[in-house]
Amino acid sequence: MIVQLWNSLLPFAVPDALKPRKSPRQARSATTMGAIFEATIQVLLAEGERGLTTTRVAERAGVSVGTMYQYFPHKQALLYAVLQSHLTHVADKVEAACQSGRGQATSQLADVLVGAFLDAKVEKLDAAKALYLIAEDLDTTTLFLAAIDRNIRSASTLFASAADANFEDLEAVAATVFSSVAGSTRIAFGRGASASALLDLRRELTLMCRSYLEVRHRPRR
Amino acid sequence: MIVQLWNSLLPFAVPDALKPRKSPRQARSATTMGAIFEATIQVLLAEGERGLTTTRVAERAGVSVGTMYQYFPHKQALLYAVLQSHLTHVADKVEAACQSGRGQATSQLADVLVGAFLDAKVEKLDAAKALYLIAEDLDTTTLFLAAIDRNIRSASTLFASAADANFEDLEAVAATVFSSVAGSTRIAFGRGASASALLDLRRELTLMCRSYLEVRHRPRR
DNA sequence: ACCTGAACACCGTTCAAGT
DNA sequence: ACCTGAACACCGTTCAAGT
Repeated sequence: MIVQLWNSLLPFAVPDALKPRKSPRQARSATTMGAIFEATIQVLLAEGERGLTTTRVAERAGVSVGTMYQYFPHKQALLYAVLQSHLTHVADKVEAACQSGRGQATSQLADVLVGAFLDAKVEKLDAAKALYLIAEDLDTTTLFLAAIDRNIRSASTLFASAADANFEDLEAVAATVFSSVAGSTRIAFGRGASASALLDLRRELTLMCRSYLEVRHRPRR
Repeated sequence: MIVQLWNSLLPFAVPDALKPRKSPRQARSATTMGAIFEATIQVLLAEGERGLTTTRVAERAGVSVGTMYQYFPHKQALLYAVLQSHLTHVADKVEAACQSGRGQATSQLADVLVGAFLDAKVEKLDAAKALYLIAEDLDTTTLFLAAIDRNIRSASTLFASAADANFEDLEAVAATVFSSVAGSTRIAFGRGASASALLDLRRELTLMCRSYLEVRHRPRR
């Protein structure tokens, strides 16, 4: 049944190389694993990704490095498991919300979806913040954000110049549009960014941004 | 004037620790730096982030490790500079498009913006693909994508059940919505994800998704 | 049977020696 | 003046020895 508990963290296909070395068979093992998970999050928040060494995690969890390597074949597998646990939590909440929201009017669908996703993130905010450090190097993130900010400023100027409308909260509108564009592009690159995928992306993003801008603008008198 | 060339890659504020150690003063230096940039991209594409070692980049660029360290104080600064060069290229194109698109009708704004951004990415596709490897670990990305796919499936089911409409291309609509939601959330976490920022995000994302769903659906007869 | 931690391989970074 | 690459520190990972 503790094996059960572990398996509930594994709803996605896990590459063999990243599988945990053994499932916990004794209650003590499960406790140890919990301690390792918690230690990983705490070390990440305190020291950043670069300070996340196997020795430090083991020390904070109160076990030896060797013991950690009995559960996880390498550091990557540990990070993978911790990240997976969080993503699964969020996906569970989204799934549940989508099920209980069935049959609602189209105008309500966005609320159901966006709400469930963000609620789940906020509910485990510590984990969410720590885990984003796994994927995003801090220096690199700074650079990305600076680039996005610059793009948002470009977009603001463009929106301010619209022939037929003005926007109430220009910065916010530009930020929303550009975050979506840049964010989903990044995901598309995660998928390999084939030429046709990029074309699809462009068509749908354009539609989405256009409809949003039309809702958000005030026609000029 | 070659200093000029280098500075054109630096439109963002660069943390001191990440500054290149010296600007190239001789033509040969600029060539060497170009070779290092190109070598970095090629090694990244061929070996992945984990295979990107200073020795390998130096070897491929035809210089010694020591020489590389004359230009960049550490590996991170090299990655930073290469990434910056690409992001600057994209932001330049977006800025130009936003300027030349001034005064157009609101319905055209999304095309200008999305088009310029994606065109710039495609124009330097090799660099774009290589550089996303800097920020995104491949194993981790797989996990994120699996989670997003699961969320997209949840959303598809929800959308299919809408009381008042049906959707032509359910999967694509769900994918667009969820990529935007997950992508811009990730960016928000990059900014620190304060409580109020998350509230703003939710409000605007909801609006954006709702307007998109309304454009994309066919009312039931 | 399970845990420990010194030992090993490898990578980022330096700096004495070479030209 | 500038380049080289052996040498050093440190981290991930292993495995002989201990309980």
